Amino acid sequence: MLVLPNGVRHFPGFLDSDEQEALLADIRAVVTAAPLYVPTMPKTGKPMSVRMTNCGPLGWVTDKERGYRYQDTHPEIGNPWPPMPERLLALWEAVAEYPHPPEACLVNYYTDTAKMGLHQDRDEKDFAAPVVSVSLGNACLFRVGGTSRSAKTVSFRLESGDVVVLGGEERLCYHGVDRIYPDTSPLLRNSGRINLTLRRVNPPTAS
DNA sequence: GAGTGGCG
DNA sequence: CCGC
Repeated sequence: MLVLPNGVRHFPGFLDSDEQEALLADIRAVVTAAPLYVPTMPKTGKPMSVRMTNCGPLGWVTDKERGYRYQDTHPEIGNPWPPMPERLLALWEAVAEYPHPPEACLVNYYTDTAKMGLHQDRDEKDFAAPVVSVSLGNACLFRVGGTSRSAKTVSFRLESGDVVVLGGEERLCYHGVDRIYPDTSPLLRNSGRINLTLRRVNPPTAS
């Protein structure tokens, strides 16, 4: 495990190729049940370059009219999100250092030209839980800054099977994807990248 | 309550 | 690629 200058934890090669294939099979089943859709920006309706879906009890969605939010159904087909695959719950348990399961797994599909601007994950009510990110398929150039937009950023390459954890002081760090490196992983037949983002949305209820 | 885009 |  590597700790970057800004404190973000990076686990290179956390998943071996068999584990990546097994996880990809789980995600293919998720996408069959809950198709990828084109998210749009609040107010402007401008489409984002990534395609999205979710699994787990809650999913992160955005559209022109209602903006960024979590909801328990797919915005286009209206069905509940498919369940969180067991191996993602196990991955969370292995790296999150947090005693409650994630409620949402956002599936982002990047074509080789897709990007994600610098942003914070701040639509959750529980910032005590970390954000856990899993990379599959082509490599990307990932940028992480501090908790203000103007803080200096560091960039590094994420490969298929890598896991990144934003937790503790780094939970609200700005981050984004500047570039996909085409033809750098055979996992998706060299076509694009999948990022899985596991998040806790609500604080655990006392029980 | 806007915003994870876009440009030099 | 990174700062604005």
